[in-house]
Amino acid sequence: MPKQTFLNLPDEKKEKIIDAGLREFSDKGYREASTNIIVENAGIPKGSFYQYFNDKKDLFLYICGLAAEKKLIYIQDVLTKAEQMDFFELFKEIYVAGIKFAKSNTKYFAITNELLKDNVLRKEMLGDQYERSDDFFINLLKLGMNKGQIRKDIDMRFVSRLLTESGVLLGEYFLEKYTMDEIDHLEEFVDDYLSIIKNGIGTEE
Amino acid sequence: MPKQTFLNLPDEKKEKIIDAGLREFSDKGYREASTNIIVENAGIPKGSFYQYFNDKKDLFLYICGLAAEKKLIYIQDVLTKAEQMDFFELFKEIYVAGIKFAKSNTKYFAITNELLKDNVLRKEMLGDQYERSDDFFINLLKLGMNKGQIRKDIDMRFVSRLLTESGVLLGEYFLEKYTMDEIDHLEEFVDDYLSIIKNGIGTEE
DNA sequence: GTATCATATGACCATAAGGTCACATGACTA
DNA sequence: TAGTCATGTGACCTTATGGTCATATGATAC
Repeated sequence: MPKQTFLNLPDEKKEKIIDAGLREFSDKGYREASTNIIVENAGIPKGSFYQYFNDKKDLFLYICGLAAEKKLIYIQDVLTKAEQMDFFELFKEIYVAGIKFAKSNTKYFAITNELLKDNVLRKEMLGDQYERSDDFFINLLKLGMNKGQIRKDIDMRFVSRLLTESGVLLGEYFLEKYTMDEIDHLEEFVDDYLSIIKNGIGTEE
Repeated sequence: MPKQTFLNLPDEKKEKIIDAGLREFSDKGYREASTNIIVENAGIPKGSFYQYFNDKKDLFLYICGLAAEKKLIYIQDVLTKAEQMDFFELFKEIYVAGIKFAKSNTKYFAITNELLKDNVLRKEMLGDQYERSDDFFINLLKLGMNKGQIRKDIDMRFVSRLLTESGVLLGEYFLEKYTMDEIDHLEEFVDDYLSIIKNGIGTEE
């Protein structure tokens, strides 16, 4: 948690610091990121940084929190419809929202990805909350099972991780492939992906 | 490439150095790994290290090469049967072999995983060969399509990455779940996974 | 015996890291 | 005006990094 000193700062200054951190962390990853460079880009003295945050990790987690907040905005109204929606429709909207988030917030996306991929880092950062991110998909899967749209013989924990990681992959792949274009292809892109998740890559026999 | 000086070393000394590198790299990852600790654990002077290798990266890539060699041993005779085998049987054997490799060579597994997951590191290490790892699954997929076992409307590049990453996930998950047990559950574990890949998680409608 | 050679060695280098701390500043109180 | 107190500040700290280099060693050749 940032110290009160930071929270009292004028918004503009706060933002400069957040931006500097965001840039450095998304560029180099947490470990390689340099607090010296962050304070330089933020235009504040080193001492001030430690008036605002306990340490490097403190800033990183704060920014991760902002990322989560931002992402939530994209998917929250999808989630409110979760109960009554067709399961794969729901999935689709979540992924679409996720990719839109990634496209509009590439730096936040990069940071959350690092946290998602690096098990050691995640353990260091989140401690006991380590596994929590699984819950999201597990709950969705249960919902889908109740609706009879999801096979009941799957290992939910495993599938949940698979969906998480493949979602990240989907985001990366879309960003690579459609850098220039608009989001015209997004829907069909996600449809293709979901067809694989839903039906597999095998032919009907 | 290690220098000739290294290759001339007695096997025992070579192995001490490799082991020390393996331990450090798998423990902390490439960036956090310390050459000082490596030379200490290897029991050689710092200067000697640089008689043997150009730099830290040189040793890392050398060890990655060893990992590839070791893994190849596990899957090579599966591959020779690739042409005539049922596609999903082939897949199964590859994953089984991969997990056996992971279980018997956890440190090598950790190192190759880092390389697989960290896009920035991979680019730094492999340069132009960057994308090459995709080829493996793409070729398999083509084979499967020719046999009529794989849908022809999938994005092969994407599915190839999905298979790569989910394979890693599979390895990690198995290592976590069945630490104590023997490999009794391995076959059914892989079967469950393949059933998802083949048929998806959706119910038949 | 001496010249040549690859190899061995560890003190040493520049650089940078994350973090601290004594002091400066400036707004508010009395 | 003097005192108080949160905040600002940058020189400085320790520790570690990856990497170098002058010198030592010891085997071989003449």
